[in-house]
Amino acid sequence: MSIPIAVVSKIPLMEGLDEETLTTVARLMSSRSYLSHDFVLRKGDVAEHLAFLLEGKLQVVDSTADGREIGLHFIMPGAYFGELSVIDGEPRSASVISVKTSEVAFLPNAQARALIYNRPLIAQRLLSHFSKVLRASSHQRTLLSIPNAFQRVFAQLQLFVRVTNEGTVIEGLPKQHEIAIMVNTSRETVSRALHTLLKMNILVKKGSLLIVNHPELLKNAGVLGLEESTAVASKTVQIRAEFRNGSGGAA
Amino acid sequence: MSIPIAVVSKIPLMEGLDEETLTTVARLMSSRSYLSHDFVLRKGDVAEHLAFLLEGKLQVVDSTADGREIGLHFIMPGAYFGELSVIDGEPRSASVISVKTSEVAFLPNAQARALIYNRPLIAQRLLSHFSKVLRASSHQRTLLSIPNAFQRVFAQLQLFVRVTNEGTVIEGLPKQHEIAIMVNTSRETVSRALHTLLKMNILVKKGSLLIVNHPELLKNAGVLGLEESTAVASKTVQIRAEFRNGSGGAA
DNA sequence: CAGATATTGTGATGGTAATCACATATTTCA
DNA sequence: TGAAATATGTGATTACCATCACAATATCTG
Repeated sequence: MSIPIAVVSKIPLMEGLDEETLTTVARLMSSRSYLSHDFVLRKGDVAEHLAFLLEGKLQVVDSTADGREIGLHFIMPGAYFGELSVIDGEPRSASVISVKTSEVAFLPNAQARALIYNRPLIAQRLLSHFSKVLRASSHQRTLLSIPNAFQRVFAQLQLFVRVTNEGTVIEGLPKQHEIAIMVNTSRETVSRALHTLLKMNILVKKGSLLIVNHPELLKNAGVLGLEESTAVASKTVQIRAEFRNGSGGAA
Repeated sequence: MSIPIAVVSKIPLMEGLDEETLTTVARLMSSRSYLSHDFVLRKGDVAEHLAFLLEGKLQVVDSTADGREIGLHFIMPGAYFGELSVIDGEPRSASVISVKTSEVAFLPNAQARALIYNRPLIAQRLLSHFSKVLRASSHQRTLLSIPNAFQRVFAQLQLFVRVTNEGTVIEGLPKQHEIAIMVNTSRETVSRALHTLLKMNILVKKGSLLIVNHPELLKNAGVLGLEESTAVASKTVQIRAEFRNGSGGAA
């Protein structure tokens, strides 16, 4: 039991709570660390806690009767999860797996409910949270309707893209298997799709970082496929070639 | 503007509100009717209202860049929708289409927000609502991961089953196209899948009603496919035959 | 009730991607 | 560091089902 107040006060959901409440909450929370592949929550279990990811990365997964895995979404540090059961008292709706070494904090149900129902601020944050999750979920559903498997992979990659001072990049790209189960395809297909992008120079590896050379091409590839966007691609590749040569290239 | 108080007071979300509030709300609401295929909301529009389905049936849909339709879920009378935009102020995340003649009531954003943020009861109901929606959404995601198209149709049909005094039935079965876009398949495949069930006597038509003769078989068909469940099927069909003959049938 | 419109039924065919079966990297950790 | 365990790359084969193209019913509407 009990985790440092400093840690609790850095959890976004708790932001702005008074010292006293933070102290109480910190005292009631416990934390645990998980290795890659460990289960953090199991679908069907009766819920006892609201959970917070302090460090690492998790994937919410479900699995079919025949043992196939399904990826629902990723959980990044600072986020909370397991809130459905806290609200409706039903068993966990999905499992949560650690995909890298992670640290997770737990707040007992009763205390979590007290926070939600007695603090309008927290309730409001939860409502906003649900709105975001539902929008994301509906976007993901749309993504899954793309009939072409490569395009689904491209569209999913799109969601990992961040614009940093290093440029447009993907950092911490999930494992191929983790991507595969998000977009209803096989690990092999993810492999082949990534290679297509690398061969076309739309993506370039730089250590563990993926540089997105052509953000628009990646975006279009997800929506239009490469057949159509290849026309644009070859044009852009040509432009890049010209750029490399100084300007107003040959031909 | 203005709809009857009697109507407002029958909306589940409003249940238990005091007369005065109900009167105010009723005065501020307006209603409209829609024919089959009409758009009730359009994805991307800026939201002005929270909406309530008074009568009829709606389908929440999205559409891909290439114009393909995607079915997200159905809305039945008494339910509300368009709540995401009310909460986060973002444009509508999906479109809503009327799939039969429907009557929809609208409450302006400001008033809807007031209800949500000033009445803990309403906020709480919204949280429960979101929990349900998210569980359903995750279930639907799992359904979509079934590789076999027939099985996806079976699993979707499962969701339409209701146990009434007429027995286990499906009433108001959606159009094949509406089912198809829910489960990422073609209308033709839905047609063929339904016929398989009819030919196997798992489903039987009775006017506009579908009688589910073998609820377990339907359930298993969604999860296991028919290859596996056929064994069970033939056994059960035999049992039924015996039953018809009185008992302890021939052979 | 007739004509129009919407919905459903059904065969044929071709492309896509799952699956299998390994080879090759890459990472982990003893 | 070196062996074991994970992760990724890649060809070949095959089944599934989207698509096309109509036919046949239902359902609406004047």
